[in-house]
Amino acid sequence: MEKEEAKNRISNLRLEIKRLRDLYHIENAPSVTDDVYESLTRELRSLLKKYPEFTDPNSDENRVAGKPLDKFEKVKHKNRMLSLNDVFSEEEVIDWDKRIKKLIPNNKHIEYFCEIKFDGLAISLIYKNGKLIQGATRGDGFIGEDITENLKTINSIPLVLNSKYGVPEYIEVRGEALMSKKTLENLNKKNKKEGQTLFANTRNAAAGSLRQLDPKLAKERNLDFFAYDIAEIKIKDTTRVPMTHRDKHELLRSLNFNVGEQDKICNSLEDIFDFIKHFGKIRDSSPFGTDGIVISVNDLNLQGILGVVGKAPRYMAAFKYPAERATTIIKDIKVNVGRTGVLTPLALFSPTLVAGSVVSKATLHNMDQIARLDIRIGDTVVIEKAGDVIPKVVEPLTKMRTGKEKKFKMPSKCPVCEGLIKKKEVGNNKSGDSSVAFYCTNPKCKAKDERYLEHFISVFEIYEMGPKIIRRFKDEGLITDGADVFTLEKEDIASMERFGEKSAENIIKEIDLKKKISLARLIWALGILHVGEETSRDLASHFKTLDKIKTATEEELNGIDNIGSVVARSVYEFFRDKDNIDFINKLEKNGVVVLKSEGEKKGKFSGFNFVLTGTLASMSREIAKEKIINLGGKVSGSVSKNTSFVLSGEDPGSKLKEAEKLGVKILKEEEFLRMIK
DNA sequence: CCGCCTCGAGTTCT
DNA sequence: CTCGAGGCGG
Repeated sequence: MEKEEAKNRISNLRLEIKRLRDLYHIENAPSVTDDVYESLTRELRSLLKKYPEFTDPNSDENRVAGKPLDKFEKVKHKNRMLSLNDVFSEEEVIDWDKRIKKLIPNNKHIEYFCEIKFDGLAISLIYKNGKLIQGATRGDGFIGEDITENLKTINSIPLVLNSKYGVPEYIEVRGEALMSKKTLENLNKKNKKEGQTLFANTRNAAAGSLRQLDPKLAKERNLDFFAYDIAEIKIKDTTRVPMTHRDKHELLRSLNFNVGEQDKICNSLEDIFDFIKHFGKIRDSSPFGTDGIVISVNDLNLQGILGVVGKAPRYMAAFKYPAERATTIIKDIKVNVGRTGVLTPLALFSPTLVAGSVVSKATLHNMDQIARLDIRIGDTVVIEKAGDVIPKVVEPLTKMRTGKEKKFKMPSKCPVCEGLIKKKEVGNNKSGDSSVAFYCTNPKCKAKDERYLEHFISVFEIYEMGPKIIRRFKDEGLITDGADVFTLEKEDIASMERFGEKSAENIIKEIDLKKKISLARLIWALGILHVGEETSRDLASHFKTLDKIKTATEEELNGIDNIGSVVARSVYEFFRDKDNIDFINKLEKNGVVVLKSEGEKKGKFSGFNFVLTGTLASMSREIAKEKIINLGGKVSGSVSKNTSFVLSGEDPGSKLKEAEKLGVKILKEEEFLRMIK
């Protein structure tokens, strides 16, 4: 980035960060807004690192995290305050686990202790003979600030320790001082009324509060404290000396400290992942801000063996939940050509981490969508992942514009074949309506051809042939259309580079197996406009043979359930086209056989509509779907009041919520298995 | 003709 | 998953 550009970007970032902070308490999805805020803050920090000359000591980003105020006394920590190494995914947890297992002798089993990581300020408290004598911030880990008086205003910090088991002579307690989400909301409301600066999140608010020089002010802030560790302890009763991390928690609890309620002893990585997932689901509803899970080796002796590297212990790891939203800059908008020739704009951006994976592009669907959101090339945009999978552009941050952004225009020529691009007509087009889609008018467009071939092969379920392989076969001249697939020979494939005997054989075997196909699938594979999986089934069960469909009149087609004038015409015209008829004949000639129709499916699921969500343990969704259809049921994609059952597996999506809302019966996998038995 | 329900088509990353 | 649009009942 040019220096001048960086300067502008920095000032834009500062303005937008301030705006978002002011918006903080109005938004009803604070954790999501928080992610956007963090994302921008991260960018600002990294720019300032690169261009330190633009650092502004008076700017907001230097307000909270800055150096210790001189006003507080510095204290040297007797026991260094460590920080934790972060892990961002299950894979990284696995790596961490492998690393430490190597250091533990005799393959000794390791027990883990998982707890919630609260998002506040790390604090150290020292009690002598049960009396609080000092409370300090972490500072740099060696030297912190003495904020004892402010900490004393926190109700959940005991000033005097009481325990029926006896009070330690000396104890150093570690924990987190924090502010609840509710308290922050009230504080910001009040600050807004008084025209004061608003806090962006609970951590900043807690930090700000403890830095109040006047303890009375700090007291008004209503902070809380959760203890999570004991750095040092001297206790007479030797049976009370903690042997595990969990023992420490219990001891702290018995001394009347707040200790996180949610924790778990884990004996396997699976246990750990379960805990992470479980808390991930309820995280938003937690009254306190949290930023992950702390995983510890439970046994204190093993902790000692593992030790500390740098400023973090080896025996602990902080799992950080991935941000659900992030910001990025749209570098360009590209156009994709689909099977039907429809052009879809695709936003390209620099690789960005969101919801646990790195994303570099997202569909913008169509021109209307671009206009509605007012997305321009060069815009800073908020992205998220719909259903945790598919990247989606949520909105542009219009305040971040520099004036250099460009509006996107649909090209007038196809980017692949240079064919003429037109706005698509809709329905029978008697009224001259046009759809929002643009499409390439060239019937021989290479892109369309290839998309069609991919569709054809995937409907035939020849799994060995994915888009990459199809493309190579085409480039090498092995196939030109879908029918050619069935005359492929093993030697053709094996002679190509990077293809062995074995994989060639697998492909041929698979093709041979899939030559037999049901009528419904064959029709679907033909790729008739408006005729997908469902309509193909309707056509097949009504006509029984391909010949009858071929010769059906438009009126006849129109009379079928779920088929109206638009689809009827599309089907009718498809079979008037000589190329299409030739293609069907070629398929037959090359050995494609239509399986005898099994007739109307009748079973116990007749008349029931199923919707699937989540992952099933015992079978794939494809198989589950097949089973339902074989029993006479229907499977559709979305939940409505007509839905009979929602079959919900592991990690269900939004469809489960929809089902609950509409009062649709929800099936667990076990119930479903019982039903199909 | 309107509004609901479905279907079709396009899409991302590991 | 999401958006657009076809089918169809009210």
